[in-house]
Amino acid sequence: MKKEYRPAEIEARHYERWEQAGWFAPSGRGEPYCIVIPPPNVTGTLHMGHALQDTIMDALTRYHRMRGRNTLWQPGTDHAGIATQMVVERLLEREGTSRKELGRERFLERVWQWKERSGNTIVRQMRRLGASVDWSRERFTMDAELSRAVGEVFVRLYEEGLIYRGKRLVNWDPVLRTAVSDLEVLSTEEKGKLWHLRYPIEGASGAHLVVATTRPETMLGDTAVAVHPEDERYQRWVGKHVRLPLADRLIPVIADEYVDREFGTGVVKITPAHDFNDYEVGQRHNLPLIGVLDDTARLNDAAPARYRGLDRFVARERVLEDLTAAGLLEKVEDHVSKIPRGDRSGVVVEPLLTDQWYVKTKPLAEPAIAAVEDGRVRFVPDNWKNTYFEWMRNIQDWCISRQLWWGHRIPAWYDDQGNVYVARDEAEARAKHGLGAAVKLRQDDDVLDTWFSSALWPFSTLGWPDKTPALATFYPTNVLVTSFDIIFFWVARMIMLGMKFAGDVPFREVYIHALVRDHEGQKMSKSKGNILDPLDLIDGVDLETLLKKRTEGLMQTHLQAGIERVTRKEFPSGIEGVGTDALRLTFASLATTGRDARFDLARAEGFHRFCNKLWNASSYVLSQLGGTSPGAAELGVADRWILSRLHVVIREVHANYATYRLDLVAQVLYDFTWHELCDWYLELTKAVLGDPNADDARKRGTQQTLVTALGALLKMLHPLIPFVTEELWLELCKHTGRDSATVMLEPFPVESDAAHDAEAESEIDWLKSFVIGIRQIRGDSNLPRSTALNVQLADATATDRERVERHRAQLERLAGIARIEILAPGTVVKGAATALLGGMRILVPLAGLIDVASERDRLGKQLARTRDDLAKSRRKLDNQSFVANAPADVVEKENARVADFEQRAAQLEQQLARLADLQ
RNA sequence: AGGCGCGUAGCUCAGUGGUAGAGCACCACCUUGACAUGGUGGGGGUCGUAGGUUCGAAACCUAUCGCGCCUACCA
Repeated sequence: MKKEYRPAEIEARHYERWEQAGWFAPSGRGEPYCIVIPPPNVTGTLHMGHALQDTIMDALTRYHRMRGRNTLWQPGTDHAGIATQMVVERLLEREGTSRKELGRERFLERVWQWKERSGNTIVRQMRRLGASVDWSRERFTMDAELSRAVGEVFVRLYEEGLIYRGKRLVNWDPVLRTAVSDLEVLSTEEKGKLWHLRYPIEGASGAHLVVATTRPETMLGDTAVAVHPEDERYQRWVGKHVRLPLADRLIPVIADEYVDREFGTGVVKITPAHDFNDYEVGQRHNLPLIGVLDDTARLNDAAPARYRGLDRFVARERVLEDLTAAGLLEKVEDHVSKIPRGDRSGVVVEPLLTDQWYVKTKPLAEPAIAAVEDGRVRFVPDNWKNTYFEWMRNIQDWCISRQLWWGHRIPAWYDDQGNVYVARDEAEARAKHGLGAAVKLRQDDDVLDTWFSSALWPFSTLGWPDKTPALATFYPTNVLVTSFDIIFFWVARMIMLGMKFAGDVPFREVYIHALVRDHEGQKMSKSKGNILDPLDLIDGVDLETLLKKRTEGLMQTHLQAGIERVTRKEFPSGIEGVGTDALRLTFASLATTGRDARFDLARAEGFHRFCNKLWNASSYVLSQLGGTSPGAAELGVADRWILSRLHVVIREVHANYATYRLDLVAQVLYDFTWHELCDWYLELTKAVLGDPNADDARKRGTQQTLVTALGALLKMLHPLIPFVTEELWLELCKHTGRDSATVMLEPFPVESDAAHDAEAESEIDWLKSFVIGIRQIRGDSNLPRSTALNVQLADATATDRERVERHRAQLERLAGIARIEILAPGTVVKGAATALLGGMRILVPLAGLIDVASERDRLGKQLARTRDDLAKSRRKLDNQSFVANAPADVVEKENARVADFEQRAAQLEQQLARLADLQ
């Protein structure tokens, strides 16, 4: 194997082989395990959120696959109606043409073309991440089969009365010119004005009512003014009329509880056609609706001629000018209000009265709520179910029609009389309703909300409505891995429609992971200029390219300089690539229970070093496997120790997977690899394997253990860092003659693979303490490693002596000891640096090596600390209620600590005294 | 207006009733044959604050401050 760890070389090598071999497909054996991918937009490129999510799903998939389950990670992409249509429209704009110019059919051809050409970016990028999805089952929401499922669900819901068409106020995006659902409207607090307008009261010359409004232009559509029924200020006007300025219409003064007496003037203008609340009021009072805006939010013909054709904001200015001129603008106040904006276009959304299709959600929500209540679907972390309940228990009907071209066209046809026929296709519509060829039918122009098809994803991808083997095997799926921002958009709707149509919940668990933010906790966004591309973290990127990426195509060009400055400061020489494996390990360590995950490049660099460490450790193991002849093997204490530690690690890894704590999986394996295997075990093997006089059986025992431990470790690490582990595994197999084509199909270690061995653990703990004691003396006294020390042991027990004999070579090697001498009982050593190990004192005679003053200082600090601890423990034990109430084992432990501290303190005092003697 | 989350070392984060931890950064020493992408030792935290429960609280409860998010119709 290569001497240096080079992730780029390794990572290029394995993915294609895995995919070609068909190893990502379900094995067909074992208990099924299935994850469906949250389908990324075909328009998309991989961002940090995908990378985190894909890492989690891939780790789970690989883990369960290695545990022998029949594992499917179902991939695919989403047609993303609005997003995709916008991308292609922008493209056409650059070509000097437009959607309207091309016409529906040719436009759709262009979208498909674009999808075929550019829609593969994200799936290519997923391969770079190592995602072990079954590509042979890749689906797209607009595939014929999935579209069939969409039609089927629509028709069945319609036939049950759960889909209906109606004219109501909807959220209308005047730039995209489509209806959007409540969820697609984001309300943001924005500074604005509150205008106080005078409406003259009819028949009471000079008197007027003053209404307060944030949207003066809508006054042209007012059909009433309202006051609170118990508001004494205005009671006498109720039932009278005011003359609506500019429009010059008489409108009634009505009384309605909706009005808040405290706000503004306590008089509200009512515009039923342009406000959700006013619409309700209008319904209650039988008010007419006067819509004054068209679908681009320009004033229409219902408005006075002077305003027709004006954009709503231009009209606002003119209305205000005209009111001012007429002396009807009483005052203007600053006011902060919530402005609804479309999540795609960013423009202010208008309530507009239009015909739309709706799903009646209450009947679907009830069983979906029950499924989470009784645990058929479990949220992880559990508290997310509260968010889910909150929304589901107040759910509103879902507007599913969109005035777009890209998407699933609504399967409804109209005849010339405006009768509507819903069916799977036109032929069925004719057949069902006995419509002859003479009857002309026209299909509804609208398409469905993208989330409608996404809601079917867990069963449509598996073949529904057909009863396919895949559906029978993998539905319900095991876990949905997603982020909390789409619990309403997607998770809730999948549960509703999955239960309705596939006969069961779509997944047993919903694992909600955090949102990836930058290291300051800021959301990553283009305009903040803090975007990181996962592939740049893998491959590295120079500063110029990074700057270009962050500033190119920026909408707000004034931000450019700031973004450049910050980027230069944070990455003065670009980003050094860390490789896929290190990036994955970083994401795994971000899979905590929190909702924010701050991405810190320093952590990724740390994990890159970890991969390097693993590489070099493996290189050492491989280099040690020769030089013995076949024969029986005998395990030494160190061998038994590392196997015992391995046993604990295996148990913890499984436990942490069970609770989706991939951060802890990563941590446990990191610590074991670095701080047990590398820091101690590999070092301990050197004394055996490097000793020409060592017994061959012992050497074989150590070699065997090296292979066992490294093998198990590579398997356990594989779900997190698939590339480097595969590389190392194949090398290991080459050296050991093992016949294995890949680590990804090896059985995941189970607890019984390694044996717990308390005796070995205690003995190696002793050895470590011995070595660390000497190292501390060496470190605190600044003794170079080249100075070998003579060590004397006082008060050694029989066990201590036995252990010293057994590990003499190890101790000398690890602590840099020249000679170990065991002192006869009662021997007094005058000046020596001291370390304590149980009752034994490890003495390093000073003999000019060590400065007496600094040694006294060192021991003094230790003594002070020990006395502190001792005092604390004694106080505890002096407390009668502690002794009476604490569990026996805790009290017992405390007693042992006191004894230990007392002994230490006495030893330290004695040593200090002897140091004093020396001077 | 409700609901939720977070606050632990300089930074990024684990730790959920029993001796405060990791990575990175910092200081000192060390090129020892897996690894200087390394090794060894060290410094650094009254766990946001105040009460309470408990023999014992970073953890549980209450209040409070700070930051963030999500729902909701105040014109």
